[in-house]
Formats: sequence, C-alpha cells, structure tokens
Amino acid sequence: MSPFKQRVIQIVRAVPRGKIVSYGQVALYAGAPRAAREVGWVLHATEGSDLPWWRVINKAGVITIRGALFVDKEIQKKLLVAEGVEVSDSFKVDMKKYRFVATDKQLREFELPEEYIGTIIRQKGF
DNA sequence: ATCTTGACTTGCC
DNA sequence: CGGCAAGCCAAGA
Repeated sequence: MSPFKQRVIQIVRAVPRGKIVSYGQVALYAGAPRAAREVGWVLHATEGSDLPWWRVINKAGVITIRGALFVDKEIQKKLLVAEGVEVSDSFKVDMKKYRFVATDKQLREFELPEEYIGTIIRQKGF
C-alpha cells in the first residue's frame, strides 16, 4: 500500500461524526494538493473497511458518487443524515457549516514536512 | 511503454 | 448559478 493511501486513510479516519471534508482537502492534507481524484480512487478501493468514506464529498458540497455498485447517493445521504448532517434533495450539503478543518496537532500527526504544514495553513479556502 | 478511466478541481465563459 | 475544457495522477488493460 502506498504512503499516499496510508495517509488518505489516516486522514479520513480523523474526520469526526457529523463533519465533512472535500476530496481536494484530503489530497491537500495527504501531501498531494492536486490528487483529488486519487482520493476518490482510494476510497473506492477501500470499500468494505471501517473507513467513514461517506464524510468525503466534493468541494461544492455535493455528493458526486459515480458508478458504485454497492453504494450510491441515497446510501451516502442516509449515512450523513444519520449523523445529523442536512442533505438537500439535490444531494447538497452546507459546507460552510459542516466542513472539518484539521487542527495543527492533527496535521502533525499526519507526518507531513513542517514547511508543508505552513503551506496548508496559508491556504485559506477550499 | 501507451492509452483510457475516474466517488475531483479550477478557471473561463 | 450552469456548462465546458483542461489539468491531474494512480490503476488497469
């Protein structure tokens, strides 16, 4: 398993109940700012594990799950609603309200280079 | 090695 | 807002 995958898993696990992160955000925390699509790939590949994959959606706050065999938008919506996250009929979530932002301490636990953490902190919006 | 395919993002109308 | 093209990068074929 690649280090990237390991980090993605670790990061997603750090997302608390009722909170949401975007793929790009996870990619950023994982040290690969432009690897958002790979995050989706990793989640897909780890289907069946205890990973809270449903807390990862796209940046616009929309559930964009595609072509999954055993999971679909409805399932994900249900899982989120069960945690107290409001999901609209068009599968949209209020990111401003539910977005999870990693603390400095957590970022350090992700074992990223010190200067890279500075880069992340400098990033205001995603 | 080369080409296609995404559970994505960003920028430009 | 909404649609579209390009960018990105790992996996599979």
